[in-house]
Formats: sequence, C-alpha cells, structure tokens
Amino acid sequence: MKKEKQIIGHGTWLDKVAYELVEREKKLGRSLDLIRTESGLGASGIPHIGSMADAIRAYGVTLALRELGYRSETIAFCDDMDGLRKVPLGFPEELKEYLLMPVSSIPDPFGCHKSYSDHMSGMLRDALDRAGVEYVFKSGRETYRSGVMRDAIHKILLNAKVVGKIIKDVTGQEKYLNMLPYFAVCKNCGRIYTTQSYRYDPEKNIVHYRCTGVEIRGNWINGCGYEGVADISRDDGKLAWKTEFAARWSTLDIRFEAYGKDIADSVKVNDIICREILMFEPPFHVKYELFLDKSGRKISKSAGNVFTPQEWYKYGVPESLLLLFFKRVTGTRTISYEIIPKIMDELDFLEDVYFNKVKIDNVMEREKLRGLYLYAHLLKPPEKPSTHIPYSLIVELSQVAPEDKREEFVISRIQRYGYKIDDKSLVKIKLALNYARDFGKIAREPVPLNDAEIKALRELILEIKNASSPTDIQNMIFNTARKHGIPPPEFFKKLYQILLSRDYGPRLGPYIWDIGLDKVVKIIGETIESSLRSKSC
RNA sequence: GGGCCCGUAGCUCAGUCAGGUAGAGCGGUGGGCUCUUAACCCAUUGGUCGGGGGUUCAAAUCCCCCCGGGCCCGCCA
Repeated sequence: MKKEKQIIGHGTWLDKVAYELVEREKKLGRSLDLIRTESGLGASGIPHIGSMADAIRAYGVTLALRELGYRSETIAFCDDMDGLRKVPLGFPEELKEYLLMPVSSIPDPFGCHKSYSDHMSGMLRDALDRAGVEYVFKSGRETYRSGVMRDAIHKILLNAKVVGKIIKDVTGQEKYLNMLPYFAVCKNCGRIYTTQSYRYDPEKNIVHYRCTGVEIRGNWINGCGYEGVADISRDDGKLAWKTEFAARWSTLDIRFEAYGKDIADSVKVNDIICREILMFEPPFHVKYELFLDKSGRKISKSAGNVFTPQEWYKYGVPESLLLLFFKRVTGTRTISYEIIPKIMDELDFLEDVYFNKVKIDNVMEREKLRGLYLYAHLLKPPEKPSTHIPYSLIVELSQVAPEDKREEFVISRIQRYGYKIDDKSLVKIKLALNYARDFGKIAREPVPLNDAEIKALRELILEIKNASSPTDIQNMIFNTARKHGIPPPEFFKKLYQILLSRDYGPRLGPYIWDIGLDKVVKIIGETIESSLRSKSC
C-alpha cells in the first residue's frame, strides 16, 4: 500500500520542524494558543555569523508555525548576566579591570551604549533588524531582576543534590556535587565567577556565597574573600548554564530551541532537569553543526577568525544570509567570503523558480525551492522578478574597470550585454564592487618587453594621443603590431599585462578610451622605462 | 572516554534532513562572433557517488559495519 505524500507547509526543513513540533505538543496536551521559540543572544563578544544563524533559524520556525496556522513568536534572550572571561581581541586593555564581572555591569568601551553587553547584543540586533527578523527581546538581567524565574530557581536549588548528580552522570563534571549551580555577583568586588554558593535558604529564598576565587584557563584568580547573600528573585546572581536553560524554558514557556553541537551536553542536562525537577517538558530541539572557517576551525572570537553579519552585508543582501541559514540545518558549513557570490546567484535562481521562469518537474522539489525563496524573504516575496545579473560578472568587470570610474564602467558594460538595470541591480552592483575591491586579486608584476615591443609601444603612445574614437584606438593597436612584426594577439596580451596585470581583458579600444588617453600613455611610458632599467642592470 | 560532520567529474563543490533517469562552476575539446586578444554564445568531454552489506519496485539519499579526513564535548558560558 502506497501512502500519498502530502507537502507540509512549503516543503523545507523549517516546515517539517514546525509540523513535528506541533504534533509533539498535541501529544503532550499543551496549549497551542501561542508557541514560543527561543534563541540566545550572545553579549560577551562580537556577534559572529553563528549567533546570527541561531536567531534567524528560531524565527524561521516561528514563521513556519504561523504558516501552519498557529500563533508564534521568537524570544531573543540576551545573556547579559554572563561574566566577561577574556578581553576580546582588539578591545581596549582597560577592560581588564572588569574581568569576571557581568557584561551588563561593564561600561561600553566604545561609549555609544549603556553597557558592554548592550553594545555587543546591539550589533546582533542591528543585523537582525536589517534582515527584518522580528523578536521579543528579553534581557537576562531584567528577567532575573523581575523575579519571574524565582520558582524555577527555587526548585533547582532545593534539588541541588539531584541536579549535581544529573550533571555528573551526563557530563562527568563533579563540580556541582559540592556547590550550588548558582553564581552570585559579589556585592563587594562585583565579579560573578569568583563566588561559590554553598547554602540555599528556602524560607528566605536567598543563597549564601563566598568570594573565593576561580580557575580560568589554568590560572587561579583570587576572590576578594567577601561573604554575603543573594536574593534569587533579584539580579543578585544567575543560574549556572547547565541549569539556566531549564529555568528559562519552563518560566517563559519555550517550545523550540535550536543549538550548536558544542553545547549538546549542556542541552541534554537541561532537558533532564527541566523534565524531572521543573516538571516541564523541554522544548523541541534541532541540533546544528558549527560554522567552520576555510581551514576547518570553529569560528570563534578567541580564534580571531570572526565573521560578522555586518561583514556579510558589505557584499550580500540580507536575503542571501537568510537563505544560507534556511537552506539546510545539518552538515558542516565551511564559511568564507567565497560563498557570497554563489548564494547571491542562487537567490536569482530561486526567484526564477518562484516566478515559474524555470520549470522544475518534481513537485516536492519545486515546492521546496519556492519555499526557500519565500522564507529567504521572510514570507514577503517581491511582486515581480528583478533583473538577474550574475554576481561574478560584475566582479569580473569591476576588476578590469578603470579605477576612478568603476561603477559607470560596469553599468555601461552590463547594459551593453542587454541587462536592464533596476534599483535592485544597482544595489547588487554596489555589493559586488565591494567584493571585487576587497577580494579581487590585484598583483602588479613588472612586464618584460623586448626591443620590438618597446619600439612598437613608443610609437603607439604617440599615435594614441591623437585618437578620435575607440575604434580608432583599436585599429592603431592592430596596425602598430603588424608594422613592427609582432603578431597582434601577442601585442594585445602585452597591453593587457601592462594595463590590467592579466593576459586578457575587455576590448581594448573602448577600454582605453574609458580610462583616458593621458593615463594610458603615462602607464605605458612608465612600463617602458622600468623595462629599460631592468635591462641595464 | 562520549558525540557529530565530511568523502560525488581533472579541480572546487551542490544534491542527502520528505528515496524516483547523477548536477553546476571552473578546466579540456570542437565550433560561432571578432580586420582583433579577451569576454560572450553554441556544442561536447568527463563520475565503480570512499568500501561492503541490508531495506525497497526503486538508494548518492534510509539502516548497519568498515576505511580515510576533520570537528565538538570531557574548563566555562
């Protein structure tokens, strides 16, 4: 017996996740009035592409849930109670005095935000805003301060023994067998990771702690010795990560949270605590691979290979970044600037599929591609298709364009190739020009010339000065070459080497005309001189 | 010790998460356009889908085992 396959939503993994999530909730018998998805918002370093991916994917699931007819929203939970563990690369050394303090207590080293964490999370929020991602922002600090997490924290601390055992069983980490999974902010020195919490008073809901010190990366950092108490219904401290998710999930009623494989163990622990201690069935999860750089290393702040969303936006439209994250969720993603042109062109391809310019026979396949296009536009696709200029063509053209008028040159060439330039093409051209400027290979090497070539070039400069049209120049080159017994192809090649540092290029007549006769004469003249100099050596 | 990813054309990779005739770009070859290089256009070349077994009418795709490359966790968040 054959089962008819029904297309869920738009046929992407987001739709599948949304569907499975809803089925699970139905089985659990929970209310489906409002389904919350969550993403963490890092606040202790410059947000990279992976932090962005997490938030975008959570929002993608929210969109898919809405497509299935449910109300949904994405919570972006800002980890601003975390302590600063290290001064990020390139940041002012003065930050050292704030080490181990909550990032929300540290002033913004750049002076434009209320705090260090506001600055960092602000960068991510800007990137999300530019992409059109909507979310409900929750500051960790405010959440603790408001006291809404009190019940969850209370239960966890009350069951600290069991929690400690769960952590040990799953991860092998024994630390929480002897201390409470709660970090208090030291009321004396302001640091959060130097304190140890040793007793919980369930009547008063306070935690007793000592500022003893902590080992970070093999170095012991002394505490100030202060002893005090922290109120769990205030922002006096925070839960350790191995338990905080659980408290968040149950308090905020979160039904979906994705995570990278680096925190897989943490999530496993939190799931158990959530279910067994807090009696709340943990959210549906999706695990994704980390983003690696070209050499296969994890992208991280400390490795100094940060790739920020802002960087991406220099070369690609926000939709291309959304597409990258929505395309798939599994599999290693090596990420480097080189994929930007591909993704930009893929967006054009998907648009062709969406507007039926390209026929895809397989229904599933077609729906999935159309779905990807829809999600990449956050379900608000353009009404009509735009001009599709291959990204690489723009880059290519820009590399041979006269330096001082790249844009005009590129646009005029593209028009000559028959493309209609619209607003979107202009945006794309600007982005691709940035790409060419930053990643285009420009290697100027001395061009060796033989005597015949030098003679021919000298004559050419004299003639070119009086050229009256691009065609005129084209003919001059050809004639000069023949006159001096140089095969035209070779002569052309030399000229390309001189003018563009490569063996080929655009039709020379119009090109030289574009650059300007004076400039070309100057460049060729200099090349002849340097060639003569190297000969006399 | 625990877990994950990758292996597909000469090269770089897509396709795997919902099984349905193996793809793209670059390269190679031939041609077109050009008084003329390049670009461009057309055609063409090229793969035991790492290996073995299983499920299936049908497997690059799902399941198991193995080989090779790499990553994450076992500090902390």
